[in-house]
Amino acid sequence: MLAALTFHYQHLFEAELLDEIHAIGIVKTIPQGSSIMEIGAPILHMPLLLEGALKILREDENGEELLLYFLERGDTCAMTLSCCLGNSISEIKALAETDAKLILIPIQKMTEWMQKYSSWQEFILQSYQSRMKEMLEAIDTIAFLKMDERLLKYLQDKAMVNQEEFLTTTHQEIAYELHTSRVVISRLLKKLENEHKIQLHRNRIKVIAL
DNA sequence: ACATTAAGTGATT
DNA sequence: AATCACTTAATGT
Repeated sequence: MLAALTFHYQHLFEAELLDEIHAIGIVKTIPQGSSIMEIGAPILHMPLLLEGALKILREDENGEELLLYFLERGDTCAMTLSCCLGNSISEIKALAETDAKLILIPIQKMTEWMQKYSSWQEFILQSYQSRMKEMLEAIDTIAFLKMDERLLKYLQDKAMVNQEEFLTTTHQEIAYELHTSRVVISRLLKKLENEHKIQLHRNRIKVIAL
């Protein structure tokens, strides 16, 4: 595990900090599809993503989802960052998009390391900035893009984080994540297929327009 | 062969 | 873009 940690983070953190992370962090392997964080759950740890991808979702009172963005290797969660500045309850839901490997760091260490290591402070601030940017992008997508454009972007993002042109999913699942109905997704997918941007199969979509 | 689940489609709002 | 109602296709038992 130290190898993976060093490999992905050595250019960011000084050696002593890596040692501390190694000593304190808990490595966790998450199978695809399982939940990492639920809305309302207290945040006790800060995750550093070593391998795989997570998807971050918002949920309404009826349990209906809306995908915000994907996280990849080297990313951390903005929610955890903001929780240190006050409330410690999660406002979002995180699921493993692929099998993933995380290092969990107790949140007390976050503030401690902020003062101790400049590389940590830098990392936190930069993470915050890039999450904020991603959040704005998500808002733009939802507010300004039509459903067909949103769908294509979704397929491309999903293909990217999975590093796989074949997506194994159903129209119903996509509809759920984009917060629309299955019929709409089926129609738009059909349209994209006619435009030769994708190929449709049962439980499987090939993304051509990467 | 039958049941179940995924996907396609016309019509209506 | 959503919903209904229905059809067709694929897959599991």
